[in-house]
Amino acid sequence: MANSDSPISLAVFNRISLYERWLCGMKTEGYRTVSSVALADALSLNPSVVKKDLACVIVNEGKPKVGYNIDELIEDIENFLGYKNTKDAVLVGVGKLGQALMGYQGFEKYGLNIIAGFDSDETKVSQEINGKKILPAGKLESAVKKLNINIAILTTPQDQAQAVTDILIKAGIRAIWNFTPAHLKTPDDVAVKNEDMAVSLAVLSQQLKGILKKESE
Amino acid sequence: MANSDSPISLAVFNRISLYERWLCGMKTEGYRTVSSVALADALSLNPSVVKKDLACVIVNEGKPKVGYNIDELIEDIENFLGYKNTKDAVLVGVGKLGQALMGYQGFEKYGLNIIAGFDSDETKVSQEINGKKILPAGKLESAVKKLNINIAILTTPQDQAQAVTDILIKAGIRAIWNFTPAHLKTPDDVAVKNEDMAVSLAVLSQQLKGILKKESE
DNA sequence: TAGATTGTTAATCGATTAACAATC
DNA sequence: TAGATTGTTAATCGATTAACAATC
Repeated sequence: MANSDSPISLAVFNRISLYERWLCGMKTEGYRTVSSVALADALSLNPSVVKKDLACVIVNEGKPKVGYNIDELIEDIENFLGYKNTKDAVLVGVGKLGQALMGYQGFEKYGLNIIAGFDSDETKVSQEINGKKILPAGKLESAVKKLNINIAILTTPQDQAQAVTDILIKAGIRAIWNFTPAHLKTPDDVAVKNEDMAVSLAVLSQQLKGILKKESE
Repeated sequence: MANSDSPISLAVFNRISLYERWLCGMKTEGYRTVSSVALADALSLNPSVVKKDLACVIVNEGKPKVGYNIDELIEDIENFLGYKNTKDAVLVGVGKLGQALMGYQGFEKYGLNIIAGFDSDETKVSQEINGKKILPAGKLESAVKKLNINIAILTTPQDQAQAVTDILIKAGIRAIWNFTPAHLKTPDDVAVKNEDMAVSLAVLSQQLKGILKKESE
């Protein structure tokens, strides 16, 4: 029985994302069902953890002897991960990274719709990237308010990150995807996800040196 | 006493990265020492966990009543995280994201030196970004071998990711920083760090909805 | 039917937290 | 000296793993 209400840990969440990927791969290879053992083997996990994780997300239960229906499982997981309900977002700071993210088609699959980019550089304003307009930074606050945007992607230089964050919070933003190295000060009810290149890089080089325990990912 | 040898968990590692950031901030504000309680308060952690984490990295011990010397602590942490020893890397796939990463000055601070980009698009070849050459994809294997490169940054389209990975492995690469959505098949002795936009995005939107447990980060 | 696999409960393991002696 | 803070040991908590009855 899926207890879909209680909050889950990040570890569970990350594993569920892994399952989705692998299941999509299996689907394209023509498989129709999968067992917890097969899933666990493929991703070097314990079958028990797989069964417990799946119990958090499934509406369509698995069948003893048969396993889980791959189509239904992908459906349930993607619903759970929120790929289905589209979310509007603004992007602030249209440098190289900002441009790359605005041009990334893949976000639509995951339900993210960047409605516009904002930049303080006048020469960039009114250009378009991937069919999305670049607007002057001065219009950020009113646009977020008027369109009731919940999510902001932050790709400004580090020294402007906090100032922009303060504007976003005043405008009522609920979640910030932070690609700058700045440590943002935000109220508790604003979610922040730090996309920290430096930390990721450090993780990689420590794995290389064997200082970090082997994790399943 | 720092037992600097035994492998640490990813959770510890991430927290230590957080400390480094916050300590650098405190340093610029003119502080000289810090206590585990102050550090814990600022990052919403338990003082015990801070003390234990720091025990993994410190050479210069803290002083009772005084706390830790900020300069020494930053020094020890950065050594531990590997910011000091420079690592050469190649970048494969010079699209928008690849260009953004090649142009990102910040990597040098963390000891990553991208020596060149590689791309199969002839029109891009021999251009320069941030003083770094773009070379033809055909030269990737020999360059990695000849220069004895350990780290590769993968920013190709998804459908080329595995093919490039196979070449990199053949060339003797030790670590891959994967920015594509592909799930790479690699031998056990090759470290892979997935920089997964889709997962990060999903984490953010679930935090927004309160499905995810609050974590300290 | 017999055996594989599910969902779930109980046992184990590791990480977090609390407590405390040592000490500046 | 007295009190704050360290480093470390013991207690608690949560997550992972193992075991097993239910069942297709």
